[in-house]
Amino acid sequence: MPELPEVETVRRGLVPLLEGRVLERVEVLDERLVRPIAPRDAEQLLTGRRVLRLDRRGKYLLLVLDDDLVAVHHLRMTGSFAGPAAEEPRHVRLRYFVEGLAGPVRYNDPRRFGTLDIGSSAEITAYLDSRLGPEPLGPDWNGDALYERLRRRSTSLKAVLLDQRVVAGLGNIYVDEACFLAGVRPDLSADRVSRVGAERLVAAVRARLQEAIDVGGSTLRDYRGVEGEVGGMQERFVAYGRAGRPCLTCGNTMRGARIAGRGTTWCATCQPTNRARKLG
DNA sequence: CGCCCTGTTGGGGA
DNA sequence: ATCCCCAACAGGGC
Repeated sequence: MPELPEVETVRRGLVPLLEGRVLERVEVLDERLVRPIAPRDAEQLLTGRRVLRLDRRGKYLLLVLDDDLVAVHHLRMTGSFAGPAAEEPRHVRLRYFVEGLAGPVRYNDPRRFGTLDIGSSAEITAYLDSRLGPEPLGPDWNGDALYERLRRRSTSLKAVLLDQRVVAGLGNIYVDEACFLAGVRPDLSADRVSRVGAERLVAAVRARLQEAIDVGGSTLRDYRGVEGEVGGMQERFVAYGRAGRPCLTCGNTMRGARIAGRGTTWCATCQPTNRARKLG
């Protein structure tokens, strides 16, 4: 379930478990998890290394290890971590046996879309920089930056916001949420979003991501945090998953359609154009 | 019970 | 540049 706020929630949950500690043993249970390295080689590479710190870049989770080594997890659709105190998940793909902990930290992933890349800090930096644009909550991203990107694209606004090279960390949920908050239709051609619209979108993305981080992310279905906790964001969605239900602002029925290949929800009344939205 | 559809992501091919 | 399909599994509707 990991978009940026969920990955950030996982990162924070892992800090007390991993940061500063030595990986005494690592078990890779899924042959295809670590790419393009053989599972046994990955285990050997990681064993005995100390976790200096946990970082996040977009939706990627970084274990910065000693000896200039970085392990990068991407949770894709269904990856999650379970701490020693959490119940044993049904689809454990990797176990970190960590110095001083009662049990292993387990990586779980039913669909097996998640990935783990291991490399030097220079290799990982190059890998991430080639795929990711600025951090949405960082200083490098603003209305002008987004506007300049949008005006050169003929596809939908939604497709552009989902492009990780434009801004790193947005997924299907928060794009719909931000478009609703900004009052801009997600199916609008990107090059028709105004400068003001771009400004509003940046503010909406920031507000929505920060709110989700503050309440511990959204936990869809039976996903839980590292210690089994439930995030509070799922009950705060104003657009995502609300197709066919009344708009929380105006009461009209929310539209649902397939945009950029993804299920998309918006309110035709509150998101009519890229112009300022009337407040209710 | 089976079949069909959907899905929080990203990569590759057309 | 853009779009479609795929990876592999769970859950819901019929």
